[in-house]
Amino acid sequence: MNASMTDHILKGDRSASCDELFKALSDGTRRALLEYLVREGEQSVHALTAISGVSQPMVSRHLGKLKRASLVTARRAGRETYYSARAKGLAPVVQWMAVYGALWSQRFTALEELDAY
Amino acid sequence: MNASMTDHILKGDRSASCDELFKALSDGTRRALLEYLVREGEQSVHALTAISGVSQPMVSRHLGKLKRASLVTARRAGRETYYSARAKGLAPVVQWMAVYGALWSQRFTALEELDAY
DNA sequence: CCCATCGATAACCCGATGATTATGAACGCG
DNA sequence: CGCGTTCATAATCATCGGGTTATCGATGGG
Repeated sequence: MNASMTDHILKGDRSASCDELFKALSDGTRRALLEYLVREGEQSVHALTAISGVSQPMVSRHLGKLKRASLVTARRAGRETYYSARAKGLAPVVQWMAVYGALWSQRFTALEELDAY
Repeated sequence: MNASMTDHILKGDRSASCDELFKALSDGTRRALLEYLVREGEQSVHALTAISGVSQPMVSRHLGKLKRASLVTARRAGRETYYSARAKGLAPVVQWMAVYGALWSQRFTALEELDAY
């Protein structure tokens, strides 16, 4: 695609991270995993596999994508890997929504405080 | 995927619309088109093709997906079709962010006012 | 030490999707 | 009417992405 189109507002790697984030969030299974991590806290791959309805390798791959999108972090403990949701991961998307949502309607102004990220 | 996993919080077609929305937003070209519509207002397919960097049929198809995701509306005027960004289209995604962002950190609480949608 | 468990990777299948070119349908204008 | 413009659709292709099974490395427990 034409880069000159987006360079006006979304500068540099901001759009890249948005791309990765939106892609990561665009899959239902991945969102479900993320939602579970948010609600229940740190979980092992094994536990996530048990509730995900897909195979363990698939869970690992989904977690890998979430991790590359900075939406989760991994902690190794023995032979288990514990994943947890990363709070600040959504920030670029929230900012994107703030920018375009704000131009759309004025109900997003509260989000602008997220500049600190 | 296993439906029982998401039924706790995201009920019914809410997750379906989130899926369509996130998928629609997960493509850079589509986001760029949407951003342009938000910034510049109603535009014809011709005008959007000129700035998109992809072929006209591709622009039509992207706009079709954005439309099915309720992110744009189309207005026919003679042989031209004018597309514009649809304000409330982002609402389900914003709500999703509000729910999980709220669980994540407390900085999102202001978003809960969006229940009106 | 052996074996079971856990998680990541590989090989593979197949449907979805982004992109193209070609075509067709509707409309405005001279 | 006839022609160019505008947009949507069809046919096609290549790639991406989600899913599986099989496998392998690492780790802990008996």
